[in-house]
Amino acid sequence: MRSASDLTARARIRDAALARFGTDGIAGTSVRAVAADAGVSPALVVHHFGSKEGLRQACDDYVLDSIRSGGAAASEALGEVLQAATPVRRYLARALLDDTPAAGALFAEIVDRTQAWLAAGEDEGWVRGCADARARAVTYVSWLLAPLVLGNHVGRLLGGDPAETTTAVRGTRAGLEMLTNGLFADDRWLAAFTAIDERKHR
Amino acid sequence: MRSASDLTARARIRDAALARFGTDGIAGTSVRAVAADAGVSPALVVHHFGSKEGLRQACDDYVLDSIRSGGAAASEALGEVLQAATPVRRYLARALLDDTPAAGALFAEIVDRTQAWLAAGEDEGWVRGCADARARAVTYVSWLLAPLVLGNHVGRLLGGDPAETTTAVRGTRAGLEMLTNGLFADDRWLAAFTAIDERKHR
DNA sequence: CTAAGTATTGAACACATGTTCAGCCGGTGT
DNA sequence: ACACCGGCTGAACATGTGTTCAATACTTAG
Repeated sequence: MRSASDLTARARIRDAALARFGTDGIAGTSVRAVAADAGVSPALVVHHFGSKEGLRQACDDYVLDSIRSGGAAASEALGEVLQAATPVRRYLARALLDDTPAAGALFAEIVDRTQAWLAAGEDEGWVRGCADARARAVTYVSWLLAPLVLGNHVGRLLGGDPAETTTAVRGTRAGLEMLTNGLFADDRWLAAFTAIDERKHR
Repeated sequence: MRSASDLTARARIRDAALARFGTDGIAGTSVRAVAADAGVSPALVVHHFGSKEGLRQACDDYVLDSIRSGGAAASEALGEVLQAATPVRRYLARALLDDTPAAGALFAEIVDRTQAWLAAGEDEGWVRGCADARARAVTYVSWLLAPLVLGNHVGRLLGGDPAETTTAVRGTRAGLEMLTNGLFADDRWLAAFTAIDERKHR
C-alpha cells in the first residue's frame, strides 16, 4: 500500500482531484480544494496540468487507462470496473453523468466489448437469444453501472457503508438471480409492452 | 400545452432552474443563468426562494410532488417516473447523484413501494420467489433508474436523440425480455458467485 | 382616489473562483 | 565555483458568484 506522502506531487494532485471530483462533482470542486488536499499550492496544479480542464482530462485518461489495462482480455467485461478502487468508481459515475467525450467513448467501448461477450455466450449456448442484441448490450451495461452510479442510496438501504463488499454482494446476488431465473414468472408485462408498442406503430 | 410566458414568474424560475440544474448540475448553474432563462432579474429569484439552496429545495419538492401525485396507487410503481417530463427526469438523476436528503428519501420511498408491489406479485404468482426481497427491490429500482441516469450515453448508442420515445423503447423492450426470460441460459454465473461468496464467508 | 402591500428591478457588496507572474529553492551538469 | 532548470510558492488580478438593499412599477383593498 502506497502512502500519500511518497508519491510525486503530480500524482498526489491527480489522486486528490479524482476523489474530490467524484465526491463533489467537477463544477463543485475548486482548484484550491484539490491543492489543499494534495498539500500543495493552487499554482502548482495549474503548473502541472495547465488548467482545471486539463486536470479533468488527466483524470479521464487515468481512469480510462486503469480500466483498459485492468483486464482487456478478461471474460466479464465490466467486472474489473466494479472492483476498481472506490474513488475511481465515483469519478467514473460523475464523468458519465457530466457527459464528457471521454466518458462517452468509454461507455461505448464497454458496450462493444459486452456485446461481443454476449454474442460469444450465445454461440456457446449459455446466453439466451434475443431480438435486439445492441439494445440488450446497452441495457445490460446500464444495469451493471447502475449500482455504481447510485451507490450511495443503494448502500444506505442495504445497510453498511456503500464502499463495503458485503452490501454490494446482496445487490449483485439479487441481480444475478434475476438474470438467471428471470424476475417475472409469465410474460404479461412483455406482452403488454409489445401490444402498446405495436398499437403506437400502426 | 402551456406556454412559458403565461406562467407566474415564480413558476417560470422553478422550471428554468429544473432544466438548468438537470443539464449543468446544481453547482454548475448560476443564479444569473436561471434568471436569464426565466426572463427575470437575479434579485427576483432570491426574493422568491430565499437563496440558491432554497431554489434547489423547491425543485426537490416539485419533482417529489409530481411523482407522488402522479400515480400513488398505480400498479407499476416507477412507470410514472420514467414517463414524467424530461427536465424532471434529468433533474432527478442529478439529485440522486448529488445525494441530497430529499433524493435519498425519494429513492427509499420508491424502493418501498416497489418491494410491496413485487411481494404482491409474488403472492399472485406472476413474480418469482427470491432469497433477499429487499436486495431485489433495491436492485430492480436501480435498474429502472439506470437508463434515466445514463440517458445521454444510452440514447447516443441506440440512435436518435435521448429524449425520444423510440430509442427508449428499444432499451425497455430488451430489459423486459431479460426480466421475463432471463439472460443466462444456465446458472453458471450464479453458481460461481455463490461459490466465491461462500468461500469468503467460511 | 388613496393606501398598502406585493412583484420586480439596478446597482452594489463581499467573497470565491481560475489563472498569471515574478521569484525562490534545491539539485545537476560543467 | 558557477549557471541552469524544473518543481514550487505567495501575492496579485480579473471575473463570476450568491446575496443585499433601496427604490420603482403594479395590483388590490378601503
